[in-house]
Amino acid sequence: MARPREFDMDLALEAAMQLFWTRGYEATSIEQLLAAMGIARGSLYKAFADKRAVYLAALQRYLDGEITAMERGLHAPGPLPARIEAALAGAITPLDGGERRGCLLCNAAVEMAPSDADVASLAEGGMGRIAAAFTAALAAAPTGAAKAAPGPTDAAAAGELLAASYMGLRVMAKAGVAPHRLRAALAEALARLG
Amino acid sequence: MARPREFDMDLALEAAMQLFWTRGYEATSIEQLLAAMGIARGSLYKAFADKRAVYLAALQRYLDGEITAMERGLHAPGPLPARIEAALAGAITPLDGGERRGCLLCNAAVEMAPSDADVASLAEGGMGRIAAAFTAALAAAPTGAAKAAPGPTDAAAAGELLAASYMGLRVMAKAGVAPHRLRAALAEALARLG
DNA sequence: TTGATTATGGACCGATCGGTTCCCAATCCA
DNA sequence: TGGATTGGGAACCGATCGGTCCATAATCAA
Repeated sequence: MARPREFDMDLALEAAMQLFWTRGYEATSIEQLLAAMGIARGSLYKAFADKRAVYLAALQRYLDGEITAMERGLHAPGPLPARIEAALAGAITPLDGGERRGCLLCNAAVEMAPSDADVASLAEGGMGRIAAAFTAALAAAPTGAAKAAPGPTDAAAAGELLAASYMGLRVMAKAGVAPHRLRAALAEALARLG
Repeated sequence: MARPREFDMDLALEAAMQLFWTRGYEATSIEQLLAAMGIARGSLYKAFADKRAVYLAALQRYLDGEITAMERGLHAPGPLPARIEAALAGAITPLDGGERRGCLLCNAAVEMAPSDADVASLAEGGMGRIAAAFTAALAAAPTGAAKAAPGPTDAAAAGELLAASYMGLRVMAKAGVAPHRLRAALAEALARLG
């Protein structure tokens, strides 16, 4: 270790993540990446092998941040329906701010997963974490209404379905589906819980 | 009209659609497009304004084909649960063939909608059609179990939720989520219908 | 203070990008 | 048959792509 890095890697990676999040992988150029990260070409290629490596690191950061936060919300104390509602609402409330970049995890799955095994692995893992978080919340619920239901409803399957609903809401939101329709779908998902 | 077009526009557009479907917009080059469509540069730019116009036409073709087929399946005679199951299964059975290109509508929503108003408009319309098809099928069901349900479950909201589940399944499938988990989510969605 | 090591920033690279131009071939109408 | 019109194909365009190189600056250990 001789000369220390001048820029804040954490800040730079955060900026890169935000940019990939809004613009996607292919549509983001190195030039834009450098401007957003506030560093020069040489520095970037000293720190990362290539553009793809920056993307991978950004995606990992997303999982560490956003997904972890979602897990925490789902595992927090309080009534189960409220926690599930809050988690699903996370898919559509960003719209209130006018942003429409969706969810970096979904974006990565759609744009990159089929052609990049590493991205696919991260995406699959992220989706698994979301489903598992829903499942754990459902299974830990004291008043398990699902257990009293007629069908062979198990928490794992319900967790997967909630995860799918979450992803679907995010994609629909990105397509520009009217917020009141998204809210209706969210309410319906909650109504079908018990 | 002087010299007639030599290539079959329908066939060429089909090829373009398949290519955009598998590779996305940005990752598809004009060169690849020409090779797939079997035409030369000049011919393409005589028939379309630019790459984006080809994409728009391909997306429109997808809506005319795939979405229409889905609507037909949903409106066909037969027991309602079976029709819903078949529609949702359309999101995950393509995996059996090893393909992982997802759904062009979802892909367009994720990759293009935020930055292209025309794509957003088409995508929003396509999602609306899917939700409406689910809603219509539910509303037309003779034995409306939903009407007997305790909650304020209305067909429109249920249709939106099914549409979201469908999109979510497609995205999860593209991310590489294990088929048995997707099937569990599908079964759960059906179990929650009645 | 010196030498080894690493970060920085910009000049530079070939490749490829989407798109244009132009000439010739083919067809229609008169 | 001949002029007008359109499609076909390839050469060509500037711009931009992701990535490399290199001279310089900054820091470390000795």
